[in-house]
Amino acid sequence: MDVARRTQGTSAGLDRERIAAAAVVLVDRDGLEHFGVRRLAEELGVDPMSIYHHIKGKAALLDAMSEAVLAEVAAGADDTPRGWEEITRWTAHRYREMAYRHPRVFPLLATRAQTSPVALAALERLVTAMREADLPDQVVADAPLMLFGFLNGYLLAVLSGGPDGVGDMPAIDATAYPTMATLTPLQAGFGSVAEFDRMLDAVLGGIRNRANRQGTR
Amino acid sequence: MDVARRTQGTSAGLDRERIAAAAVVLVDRDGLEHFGVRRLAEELGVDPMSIYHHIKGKAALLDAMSEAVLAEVAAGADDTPRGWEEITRWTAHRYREMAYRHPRVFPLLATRAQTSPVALAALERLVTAMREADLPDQVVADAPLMLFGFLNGYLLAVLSGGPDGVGDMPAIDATAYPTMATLTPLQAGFGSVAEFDRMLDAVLGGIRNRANRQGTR
DNA sequence: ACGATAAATTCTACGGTGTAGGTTTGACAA
DNA sequence: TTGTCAAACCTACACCGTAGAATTTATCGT
Repeated sequence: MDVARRTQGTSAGLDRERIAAAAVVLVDRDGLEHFGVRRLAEELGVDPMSIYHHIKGKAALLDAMSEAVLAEVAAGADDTPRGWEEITRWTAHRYREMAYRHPRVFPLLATRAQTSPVALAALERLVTAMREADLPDQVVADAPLMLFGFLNGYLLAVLSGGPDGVGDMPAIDATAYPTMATLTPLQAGFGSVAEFDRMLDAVLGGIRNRANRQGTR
Repeated sequence: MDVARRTQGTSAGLDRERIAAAAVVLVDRDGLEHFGVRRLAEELGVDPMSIYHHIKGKAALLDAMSEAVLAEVAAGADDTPRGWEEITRWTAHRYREMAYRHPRVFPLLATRAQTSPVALAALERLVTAMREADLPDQVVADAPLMLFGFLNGYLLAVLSGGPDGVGDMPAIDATAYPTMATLTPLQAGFGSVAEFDRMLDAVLGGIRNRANRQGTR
């Protein structure tokens, strides 16, 4: 009758990192809506309340997960490029790949304000590169919100279909929306890298133009 | 002892619309995390399970709320402009105002795929206007995802601070992130219309440029 | 070697949730 | 009058987040 259970007092080797990592695995597998402290505790072979000694509550747990996946973006970054546009492209692509790796965790990133050191460090790298390229200050100041605004919204839309990875573009009624129906062939690569690059180019172009129009600083 | 309660069988005048509207009011007041079928039922003076006769489950309830607030965007649209850029600007601003009116409902819009007739009709208007202006098909096909990608991500970021309306930009550690600290004065109007217009201009500029570069159709 | 202290884990319990399944009521057509 | 049906209610269940206390072990000054 006695199920195998840990004795009190002994360490179970829990810490913020291990817990967050396990939570990410679990959400990747079962989805955010089935995620809960109890399920996570079972996965860790531990009592639910043990988690609360390392993380204050469910909200903090979600923050820890965000931080964990966000850390993947800059992990092992030895090939970081130099120019502001290259850095931005590189960051955007790494960010996208992370989102595709954790499509069910990603909504957390887009929904919750990111103020962790990992997030801020990435932004700092970005804006210093832009500043060194003598982009006007206002353009630089706007860039992070604009870039990650687009990235979050776009990736959210592209990933919010199937349970894993990209969902198909929802089929459209050709008689009710004729113009949109005409365009569907051109949206074939919904969620593809090509599509992503096209839109990223447009956003970067928008930034570049504003910079040129306003002169240098 | 007997609290005032409805007798079974009599109509309570419930329907999808009334329920959704009440739900929006309730979320606007108390926030998404305190929202629940029971609270909603109490607000409506009705048994929780009554709601399920009109709406299949909580997920469908959230969809109904999204639809309700989305409908506000095009409501009473007698001043809709003509050119594609004007239509796009107009739509973006109306969308923004809706988001500020319902900051706690808005995350639903950004998170859940929008396939309701209201959403599709708005997109149809947008793409037909672009097509009539002879923008290249690929550009037109990309525009909705790009525009609403940006709008959703940006508004999500700007609204995810305080419980109502715009939250302040989180303060930054000047010694750890010197460049970002330098720029904070320029981010004073965080969430302002001016800021929104700057970024919207950049996105539209990106689209316009792609169109010019690729010629007409 | 020993007792005090602190830390990590577990146990118990409470109020809340979404919703499946069954029951009651009234309206209306035949 | 009777039969049918939709709308609303009632009951019950499994699950959730977490407050608070109990329990065990490790650590450290003496």
